[in-house]
Amino acid sequence: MPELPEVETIVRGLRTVLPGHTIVSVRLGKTDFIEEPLALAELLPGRRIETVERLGKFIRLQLNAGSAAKSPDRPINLLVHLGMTGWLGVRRPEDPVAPHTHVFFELEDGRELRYTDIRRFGQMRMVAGDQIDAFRDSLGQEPLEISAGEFHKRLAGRRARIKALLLDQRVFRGIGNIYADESLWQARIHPARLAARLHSTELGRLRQAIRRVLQHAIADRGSSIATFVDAEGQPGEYQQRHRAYGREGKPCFRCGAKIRRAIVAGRSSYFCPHCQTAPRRARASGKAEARV
DNA sequence: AGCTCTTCCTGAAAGC
DNA sequence: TGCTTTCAGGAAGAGC
Repeated sequence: MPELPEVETIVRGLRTVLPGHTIVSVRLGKTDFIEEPLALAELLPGRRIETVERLGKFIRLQLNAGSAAKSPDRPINLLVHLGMTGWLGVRRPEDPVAPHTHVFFELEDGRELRYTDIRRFGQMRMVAGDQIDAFRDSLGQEPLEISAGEFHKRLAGRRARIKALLLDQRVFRGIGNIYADESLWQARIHPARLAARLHSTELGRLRQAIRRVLQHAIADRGSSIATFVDAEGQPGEYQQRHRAYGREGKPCFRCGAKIRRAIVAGRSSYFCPHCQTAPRRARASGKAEARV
C-alpha cells in the first residue's frame, strides 16, 4: 500500500527516465478513477514532462504548455494517487502488459508510461499550472520537512486521537496506516491517545520517530505488502523492519509483550500494550481493545 | 469538532 | 473440493 516512502521510491525511479520526454498519445482502459478522462486524453498529447515530484502521496508530473495547435497554451500538472494498489512506470511496447493496466501514455521515443491499479482506489486528475500552489496548500505539511514548532502547533489542542490525525492528509501529507503505527510504536505512544493530551516531550519524540521511520523506509525502497513494487518492478525491503504493523500476537521488539491489534480511527492499529500505554478512558472501559 | 458507518474495488484467505 | 463470506484499506461523504 503506497504511502510516502513507496511514492517517493516510485518518483525517484520515474525522475531518472521521464523528464524531457513528450507524451504523444493516451490510451485508456477503465476510467472511473480519472477525474476527466476525455479531457485528459485530449489535453496531454504534445506536452513534455518537465519534472516529477511527490506531494504527500500524490505523484506530480509537471507538463509544459505543449503545442498551441492542440492544447491551450498553459502548463498542466498530471496528479496521480496510487491508492491501495496503484503502480506507475515506464515499459517498452513489447513488454507484457500487467493485468489491470488502465492508462498508457505513449512517449515520443516509443516507450510507454503505464498506470496499473488492481482495485482502482487510485486517482488521476489534472491541475492547471497556476493552481498547483492552491492544491499543495490544501494538503498538510510534509512530515520530513516540518519544524518542531509547526509540528506541535498542528497537533496542539486537537481532541482527536493521534492516530486519526496522523492519517489526516490535511494535517500531514503522506503518512498512512503502516507508518503511523510504526512511528507510534517507535515513540511509545498509544494510537488512541488524544493529541491534546500528549506532553511536549511525547510530541518531540513522535516527530523524530516519524522522521526516522520514513527516512529508513525510503532508504529501503518502501514496504512491499501484497502488491507494491517500484517503478522498475522491484519490491521494497522495509516490511522486514516493521516493529508493529502486521505483528499481532508476536513479541514486541522492546519488551517482549504481545503486539495487539485494535480498531482506532477506523483502521487496524497495531501497538505494544506494555510500551504504548492506553489512555485512561480506554483503559477503564477496555475500549481500545474492545473491537478486535 | 470529531466519530462511525458506508461506498468504491479486487483478490486472498477463511469459513462452511 | 468448491462455493460463499469476510477482510484489507485511502479518501470522501453522510449522519450524528
